[in-house]
Amino acid sequence: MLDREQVEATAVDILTRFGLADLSMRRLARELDVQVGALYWHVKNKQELLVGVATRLLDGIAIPPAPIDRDSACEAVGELARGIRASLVNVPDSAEVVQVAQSLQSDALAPLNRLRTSFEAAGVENAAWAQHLVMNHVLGSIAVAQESVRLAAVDPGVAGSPHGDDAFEWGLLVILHGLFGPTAPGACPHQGP
Amino acid sequence: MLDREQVEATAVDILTRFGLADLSMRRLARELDVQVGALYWHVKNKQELLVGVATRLLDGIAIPPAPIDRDSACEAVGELARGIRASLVNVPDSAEVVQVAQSLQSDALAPLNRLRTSFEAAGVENAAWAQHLVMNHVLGSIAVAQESVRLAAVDPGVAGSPHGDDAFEWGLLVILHGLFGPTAPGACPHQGP
DNA sequence: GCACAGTCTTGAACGGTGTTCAAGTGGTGA
DNA sequence: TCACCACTTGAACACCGTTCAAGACTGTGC
Repeated sequence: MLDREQVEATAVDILTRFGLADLSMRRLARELDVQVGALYWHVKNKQELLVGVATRLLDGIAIPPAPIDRDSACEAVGELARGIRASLVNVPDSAEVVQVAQSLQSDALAPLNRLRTSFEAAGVENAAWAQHLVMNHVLGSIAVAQESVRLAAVDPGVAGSPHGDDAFEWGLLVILHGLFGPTAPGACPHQGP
Repeated sequence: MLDREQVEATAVDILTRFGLADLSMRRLARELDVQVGALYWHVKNKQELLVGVATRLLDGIAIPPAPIDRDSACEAVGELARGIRASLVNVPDSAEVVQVAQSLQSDALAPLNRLRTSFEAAGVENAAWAQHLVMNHVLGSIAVAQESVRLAAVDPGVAGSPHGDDAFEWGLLVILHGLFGPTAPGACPHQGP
């Protein structure tokens, strides 16, 4: 008998092996030896299924201990960001899936909330904004890395960056530096017009 | 007679008024009083059309003068980022469209390249990474802002942020600070494991 | 043992999508 | 007038997400 567990697990499997374009309800049904309609007994629609997929992708992340000061918060944020990235970078189109899930049900993805609470614990004034700032970098850089992989697969002539790992880490440090580094009253950032 | 100019212009119009979900080849053909097949004489496929749409969306941006030092480069980057955002924020799903165009043909979008050359002029060691860092923030925060608008349209009970303008500006300053601010040898950012 | 209720599954359909292509139209130069 | 070229049509192909009446299967109460 079918079961939501199986449906979501198989969806994760298809996504991991073939990417989002191949994750159709029909393909999923075929993989489960079942008719399409059967899926809709266990899942309201495809969007809800993707929320489940995103949740599973982010499931195994080590949640760092609750930070107690600015410094440990900075470390927790970095660790979380690296963990989220590590869980997603090898799954094609995972960034899109997580983005959809995040926008559809922003509270379903635990590690993302932990990111926000870490900022709050550090006394960052705009924790929600900081959460999105970091997540946009994590998801954006994954998308960029995976796109270059796709291009390299089509035309092996162009030498894409190995994993985009360095670009991610560099950007993460820039953001952390901007967030937690010393305030510099005379530095460039002027208020916009 | 039909013409690529018209096709792209009408596509921009549909996107602006109704969003990406309504921008189908059939809908576009209907709007132009033409059969679907006719579109494919002027446009190779939908992806190529979207590149054209993205190019048009980013067409009117004021390109700041070429920076000569670190400080003017920082200002140029900020101005570019604000200009790109301003061109896109009122067009639904424009972030997705630009992301597709960027990944499909990364040299077609002039303002994005100018972002990179500004970093190069400033002596930033990883100009391409910096370009993506800023673009991920610009596009990401637009997507977040538009998603909250969509939610507010469905359920007016939740009070979304007015425009997401503040969140964008705040994040931009954080990034610029991280990029151009004074290096702080003792600050948090540790190298990852 | 039997009928009923609930839990699934089927099979088919609906209206949509991007894309292709032989055939047809219309105008222009020879 | 005829051939050529630029362009358009109309129909089809193979997909997509979603719905739903009709069956199948399972367990419960009588």
